[in-house]
Amino acid sequence: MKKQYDSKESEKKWKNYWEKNKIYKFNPNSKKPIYSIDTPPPTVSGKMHIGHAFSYAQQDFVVRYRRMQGLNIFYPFGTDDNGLPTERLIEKEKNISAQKLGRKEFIKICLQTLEKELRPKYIQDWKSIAISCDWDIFYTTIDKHSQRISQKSFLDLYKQKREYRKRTPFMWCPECQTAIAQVELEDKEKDSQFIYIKFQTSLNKPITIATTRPELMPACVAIHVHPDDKRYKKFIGKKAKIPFFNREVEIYANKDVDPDFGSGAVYHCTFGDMDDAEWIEKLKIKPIEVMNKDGTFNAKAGKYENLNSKQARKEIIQDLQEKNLITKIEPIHHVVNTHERCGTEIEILMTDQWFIKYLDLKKEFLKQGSKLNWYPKYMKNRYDNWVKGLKYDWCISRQRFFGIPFPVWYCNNCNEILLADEKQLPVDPLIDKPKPCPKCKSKEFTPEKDVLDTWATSSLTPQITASLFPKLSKKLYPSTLRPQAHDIISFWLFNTVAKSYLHNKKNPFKDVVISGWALDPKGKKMSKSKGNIVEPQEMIQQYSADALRFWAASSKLGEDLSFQEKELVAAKKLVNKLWNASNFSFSHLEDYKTKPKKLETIDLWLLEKLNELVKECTEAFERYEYSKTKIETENFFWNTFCDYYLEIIKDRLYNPDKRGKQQKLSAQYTLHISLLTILKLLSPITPFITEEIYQHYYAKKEKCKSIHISEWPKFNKKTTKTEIGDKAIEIISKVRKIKTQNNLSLKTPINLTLDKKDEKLLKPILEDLKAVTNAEINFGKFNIEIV
RNA sequence: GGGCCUGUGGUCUAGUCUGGUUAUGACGUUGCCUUGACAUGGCAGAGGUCGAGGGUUCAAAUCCCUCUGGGCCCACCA
Repeated sequence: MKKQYDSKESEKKWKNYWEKNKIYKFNPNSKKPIYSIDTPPPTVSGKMHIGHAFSYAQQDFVVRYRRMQGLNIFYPFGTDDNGLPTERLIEKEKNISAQKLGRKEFIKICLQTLEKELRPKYIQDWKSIAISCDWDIFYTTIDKHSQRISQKSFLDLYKQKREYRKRTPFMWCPECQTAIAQVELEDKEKDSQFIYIKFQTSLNKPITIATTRPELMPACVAIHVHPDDKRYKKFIGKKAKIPFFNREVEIYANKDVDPDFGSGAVYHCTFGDMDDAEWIEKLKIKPIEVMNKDGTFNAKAGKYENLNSKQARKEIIQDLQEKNLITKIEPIHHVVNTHERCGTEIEILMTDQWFIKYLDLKKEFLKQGSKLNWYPKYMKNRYDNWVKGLKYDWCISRQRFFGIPFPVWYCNNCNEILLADEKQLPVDPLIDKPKPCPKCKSKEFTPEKDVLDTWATSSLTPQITASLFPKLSKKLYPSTLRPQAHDIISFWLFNTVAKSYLHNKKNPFKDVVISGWALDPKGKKMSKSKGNIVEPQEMIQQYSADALRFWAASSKLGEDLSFQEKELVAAKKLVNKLWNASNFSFSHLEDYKTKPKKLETIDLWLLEKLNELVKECTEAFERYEYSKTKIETENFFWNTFCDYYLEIIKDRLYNPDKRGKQQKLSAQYTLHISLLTILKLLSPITPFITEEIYQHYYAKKEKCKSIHISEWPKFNKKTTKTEIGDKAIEIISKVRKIKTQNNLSLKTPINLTLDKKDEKLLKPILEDLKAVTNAEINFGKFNIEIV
């Protein structure tokens, strides 16, 4: 072994070795029980960020443990690279506009850029932190296979009458120019103005409304007041005149109105929010649609045509002020709904969209959620919370280019919805053709241009991966494990459970392991704008991938972890310590062959401690609590093993003539076993250094190609308490203290008097004690005398 | 407004579910030790009202209640 461990060289070497020797290969023919992982497909975004490194490392810990338990691991890898996020990334990277380029050309560029530039580079980052996927089982959410599964899902749900297309007011992002779903909303606090506006009425008395969106005046269709509001009772049923627009609207009684908010009178526009849409439907009012898809106003807005909301608001306030129609302007701090991808305030537009009907299934979804094994348990609350708060059916159509197309055409003659044949999939309705209309036999049709919401596909990952092995699909689906971070419980987890229920009436996975977030050193969220981003690639350069993983292992399951560079420093030191301790051990194990007839007392004690450690680590891993394994093993290795045990056995190892050959053999045996065990316990967390050391010595002995497919240490369920080692440590510690207090080297010889009452207990380890403390030992009253 | 998590020496943290001798470890800090794996080391020291208050108990960091700081998710009045 080299004197120094070179992590860069070593990590590269073993990464290649694992790939070449297919260490992580899934074996479809094996009879071993399968452990399958529904790996999160990361959204292709240029570079892996520290949050990825954090959560993928954590799932890899538990997978590596299961692999060593002898399970047949099905650990695929996918990338999520269709839909809005990818479009936005490629528009930015290539400095192009999807709208300007047109669909065909844009899709071509997306596919090419993904294939040749983004994806291959991106995946390397995951390989560099030793994610032990079977990289041969690879999918992307835009590939033909995923398209087929996703379109098949659409057809199935349509046939179940779970999908419908409807022209309806729905949430719309004017920046991305597409409809979005409830889950894509993000709250943003904003300072704005609350404008009080006077409306003339048929009562010849004015009524004052309050609004944050005066620019929607041209779309005002009604005014609402509470039926019991004394101020306004008289107005009910009367008409109000809209300033600038020669129109009158009715004043309605509406129990939804809060008399204490604003002026107590609401002006009702098309559409300020989703409630406006509800009122319109309820009262059968004719909407006035004033907004274009890009968020600007159309001709119905009169002089405000072509302006966007912000510009129109400024102008209309000015105009109203000139006419003296504004009675008050209040500053207001309120919450607006924005699109989580771009931060743009959403609008409500009347458009044709596809929906999955599922609000009627809330109860069933809650039941499905409670059937999952949640780690940690409390994360289920977030799921329940989300399901209970669902208000709208799932809008799955997006008015974008790069995504999975709907397998749908519309008959030009009779408007019938024409579905693709399942055998035809995947189809692109813009290129492929349907069979003649079954109703009217027409061959004229219009293709659906919209694409599916990216979550409509990524919610099928268990089915996508399981169907790659058709013969095994029943064993692979449901998956054993769904690992993911808590921020996408409402997105990915819920959608997957929902789809799996809709299709198969069962859960898509059994265990759910939720990881937290990587935060900056102060515990704040990392973001580019704050400039507190930590680049995992740089940390790997500086400290090694093992060190980065070691840091990731310090988080308790489900909890956020602030990034601490000192953890990486500590990890690097641990790696170094492992190297040196192994170096020392192997130099004394060259002539080691078999177990001795009898083990020394202190060796028995260490092995018992080791047994306890294995028990604890195994039980912790069974509960997915990798951090406990990390802490316990690190402490045992550094403290018990290195600081005490190695010092105790040195004399036996170096001086067999004096101490006896059997005594040396006992130490060798214990050393052999305990180091191997430590390496194995740590191997899921730091796979590179443990492999490097294993290959130096143990691989041949165990006739195993890699520590990562070697057997996880077994333990005796019965642990027997032996106090002898703890007593030894106590004595050694006292001796060291005296020597240190006297500024002496620990080698300094002493006369040690031990308590008479301990004589019987300590007799078996007397020689070891003598050697490690460099003492002459007597019994009497405890005393340390420097010679 | 609803739900959930969280507050331990200067910093990060174990322990909390299953209450029990001087509260774990790391970083930092102080002093010493160049000892035959390792100075990226070893040994020892200083440093803690376990967020605050109340309760249960022989006994509380741990269980219960109230308050308070931090965080996350959800809802929201135009």
